[in-house]
Amino acid sequence: MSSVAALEDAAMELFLEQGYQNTSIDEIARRAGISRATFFNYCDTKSDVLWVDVDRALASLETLLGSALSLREALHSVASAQPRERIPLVASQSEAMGLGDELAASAGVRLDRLRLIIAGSGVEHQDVWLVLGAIVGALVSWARAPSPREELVGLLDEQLQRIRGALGQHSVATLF
Amino acid sequence: MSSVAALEDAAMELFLEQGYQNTSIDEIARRAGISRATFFNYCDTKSDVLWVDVDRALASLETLLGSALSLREALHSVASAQPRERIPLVASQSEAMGLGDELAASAGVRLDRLRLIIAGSGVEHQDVWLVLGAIVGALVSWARAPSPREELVGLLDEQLQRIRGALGQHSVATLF
DNA sequence: TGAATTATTAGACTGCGTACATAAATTAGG
DNA sequence: CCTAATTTATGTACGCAGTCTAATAATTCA
Repeated sequence: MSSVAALEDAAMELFLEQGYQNTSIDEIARRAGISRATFFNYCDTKSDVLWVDVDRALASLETLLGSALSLREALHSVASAQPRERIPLVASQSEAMGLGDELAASAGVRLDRLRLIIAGSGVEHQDVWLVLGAIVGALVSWARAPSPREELVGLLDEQLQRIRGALGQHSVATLF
Repeated sequence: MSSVAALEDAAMELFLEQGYQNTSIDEIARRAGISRATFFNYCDTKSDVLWVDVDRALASLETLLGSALSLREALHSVASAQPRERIPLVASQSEAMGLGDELAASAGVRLDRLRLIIAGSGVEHQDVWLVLGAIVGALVSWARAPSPREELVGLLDEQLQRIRGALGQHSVATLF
């Protein structure tokens, strides 16, 4: 098992047992069998351990868009790679971890990263926040849905179709 | 001058002079003529000092919605109260302060607060992120526009009109 | 004026995140 | 197989954010 996965498991266990605030990086590292210093070789901050999967997906998106794919194609590719049955625990167990404002704060970093991705993909300036809202809305409703979930790709398309009429032609060209 | 305004001024000066990361709460408090301990009587966190005006507006929104106004009325009221010529410095000077991820993180907290407001105002579940995107898009484009700005209310109405067709009837009822 | 309430302050403490130096482990080449 | 180079893991010290508690000043009010 890769060390970052071991960190995720150890952290999630502790967060669910004791809460996020009451769990120190020391404890996470100890349970994962590494030192505190090594923790920071895998995660820059304590909250990063919640978002490993999401950050990986965002990195994929950036890579795909860097190789001249359209936003639609890149989204489709990354969305298809997400398993329907196992979603990031931050999406399903966030209340149980007692995250408080750390959830919204660390989510904000990922939201901004996605915003930059959208803005750099050909979506028009005045459409970026709308597209962001549609995509995140789809992601959230997908993550919150009970298993068995439908395919994420379908939900994404559905949400984006709803705002198609509100978008400029360049935006439509990259998204449809 | 209220002490929180003095804190804002002192903090903004220092952030612009030295950057956000290189400015300690001690320095902010000292320049504002208070002690570090007192700083925390006015702001819970260092980044809160960036968002005093925004948090005040959000609190107004919550108050107005608590007194049975529709979301449209509450938004209109709060938006009309924002001066066109003076916007929160976090919106216009964020790059110069070297905020880094702290901007997205602290913005995420406010975004989530606004999301909760929208969700509690009668907007349908599946429309919340879309409405949030439209509203934030309007706010951002308003804040980024050069002076003299048009009225925020107009921009808000304009952005919301664009997604009207995508919303359910309950959402439309609270927003139009 | 004196009491009660509130605002301010000092100081100690936990823990995050950084910096830097050191040591172990892995890989590569001869 | 051994050594050198590189990567990965670790120890330690530090600055600073945010919390807590207790004590002091300032303000309000009877």
